[in-house]
Amino acid sequence: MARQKQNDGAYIRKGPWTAEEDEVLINHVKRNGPRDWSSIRSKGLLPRTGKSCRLRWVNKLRPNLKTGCKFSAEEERMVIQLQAQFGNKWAKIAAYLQGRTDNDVKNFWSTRRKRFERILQKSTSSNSPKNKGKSLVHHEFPVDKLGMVDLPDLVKANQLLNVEAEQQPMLEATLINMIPSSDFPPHLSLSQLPQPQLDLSFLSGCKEIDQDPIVLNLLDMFGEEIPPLGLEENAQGNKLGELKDLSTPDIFFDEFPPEMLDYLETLTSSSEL
DNA sequence: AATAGTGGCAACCGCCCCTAA
DNA sequence: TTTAGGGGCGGTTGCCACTAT
Repeated sequence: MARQKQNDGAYIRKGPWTAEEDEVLINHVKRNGPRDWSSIRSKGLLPRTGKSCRLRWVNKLRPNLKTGCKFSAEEERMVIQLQAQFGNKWAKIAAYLQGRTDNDVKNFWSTRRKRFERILQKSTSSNSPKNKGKSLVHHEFPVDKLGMVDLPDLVKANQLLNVEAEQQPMLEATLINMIPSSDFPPHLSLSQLPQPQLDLSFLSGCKEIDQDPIVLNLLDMFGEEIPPLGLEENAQGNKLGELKDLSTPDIFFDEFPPEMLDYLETLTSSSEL
């Protein structure tokens, strides 16, 4: 167990919480409500910082938490939709999901993101040696004379990555949905950018996969535009039409349904054989 | 059976905002 | 008006368990 001496000479305890500590914390909340976190240490109840106490309460001890319960498909879909709407505002997203904390949502998203990046890495590095180590995520996207991103060229750019033919449609879909904001010219306003939407119509002409039950199911579920939640902010929390925050390229797989992720993984892993 | 890869999770860190003095 | 402290929040890290090779 890590202990750290503070300037005032008192020790701060870090690391996993014990049942005894939890009990002290619960008693504090019973008496005072979920506030005055820093007083827990100043009164000598626990050698923990106020922040640590608050975090423990919010993430583990608070009533009605769905601790140890995996995200349902419905919850996954909600997170994806809300993340597309709010960006990485985990606390805000968690407020829509009963029994889930911002940490839960953040961890779920982080796992999903890692998985997505691994799939993309596989899909690009499994082909020609010249593409080894190239990632779709960091690819340079074509921009026209006015500095606008050229979407048809964007899709064509995918071909430079020498992806297997049967993977092209899926990867084109991901490409359009994962354009890093840092690749856009700074003067570009949001209204000029392609809005992240899951358009699966291209699948209908693809003979390799248009009979696939998973794809048919996807078309059924996501063929129509996902209804807005009645909020007017975009993924970066800006009002529509305002300049986009270019510092956080986080929207590259917005609205990418879990089923699609599963399906992509099967494609990339089968291409490795 | 051993090892590497991955997912899931808990907890800390650092930044920012708010508020009271 | 300024400033310090508390709290909220997003990012990150590290650990453990499980699974595939």
